[in-house]
Amino acid sequence: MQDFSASVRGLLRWHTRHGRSDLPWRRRRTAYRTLVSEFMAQQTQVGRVVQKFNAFMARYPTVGALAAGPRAEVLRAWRGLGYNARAIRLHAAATMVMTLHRGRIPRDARALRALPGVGPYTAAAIRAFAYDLDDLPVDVNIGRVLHRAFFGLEHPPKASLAKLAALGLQHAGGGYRIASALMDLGAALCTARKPLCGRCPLRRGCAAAPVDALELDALRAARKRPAAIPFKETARHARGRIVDRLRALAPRERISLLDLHYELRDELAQRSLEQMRVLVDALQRDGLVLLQGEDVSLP
DNA sequence: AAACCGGGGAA
DNA sequence: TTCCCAGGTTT
Repeated sequence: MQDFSASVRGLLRWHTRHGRSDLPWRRRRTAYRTLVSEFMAQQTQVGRVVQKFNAFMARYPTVGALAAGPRAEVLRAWRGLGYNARAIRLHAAATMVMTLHRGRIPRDARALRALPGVGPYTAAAIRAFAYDLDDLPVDVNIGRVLHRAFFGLEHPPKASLAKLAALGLQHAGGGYRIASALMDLGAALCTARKPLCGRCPLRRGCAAAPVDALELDALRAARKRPAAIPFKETARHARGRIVDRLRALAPRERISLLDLHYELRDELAQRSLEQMRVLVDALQRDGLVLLQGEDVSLP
């Protein structure tokens, strides 16, 4: 794409009509709300985050309230979102904001990156969305849009995320609006499977348009994929089931490893008690469970 | 660079 | 069933 800046005008026009302006963290935009929404949305589809977000904000309205909340309760509030380590990191980040930054979520990229769970994407997202700085958070959507526009179909990728961010920013200017617009475009039109190039404001000059869905499928199928073992048999699934059982405990209540193993026998795919203990040990190292003697609880 | 970290919804 | 998703951390 040679003339991205000319297309940006059309992109913004499209965004005014079709953007997701109803998202709760866009309706009322604060740094804290941005922080929480970004943690929740890491590898999780936005539509499923919305309800969880509202409940979470009602319970933890400020970064101070979140920092003050017991970790086990934050883990409970995280139920249904998956990637439980994110809840631990969010809580730790809130604590760090209170102790190191007087309760103010930093604008500085380095300070943001120093928070647990904040990488290049989330730091840029907070800077762009919360502070309207000229930074581009390249998520899977924006990465796909820019890659297609400048390089063509994304399989195999021809540019790094950092390079795509630089290309997008070179012509963009204005953090919040351009990032939201590119993101929404990736979610609504420039989708992974069936792009709707006919409606796309960037189609003129796009290196990929019009995308042939069959060609896209063929390219994806050509990718090597790891051997498919049933998800129910993965350690990931078992870990999730263990943490979820512990969520059902009352505060400070514990359950013995023996009872836990018995109750979860159908969810653990024939794992022995000793194999389950290995999983619990790993969960403890990750800060997701607390093992005291033979009794387990949330940390 | 590759592996690991969950779960739900859509195709 | 498989694919996909507002990524980050560890090895």
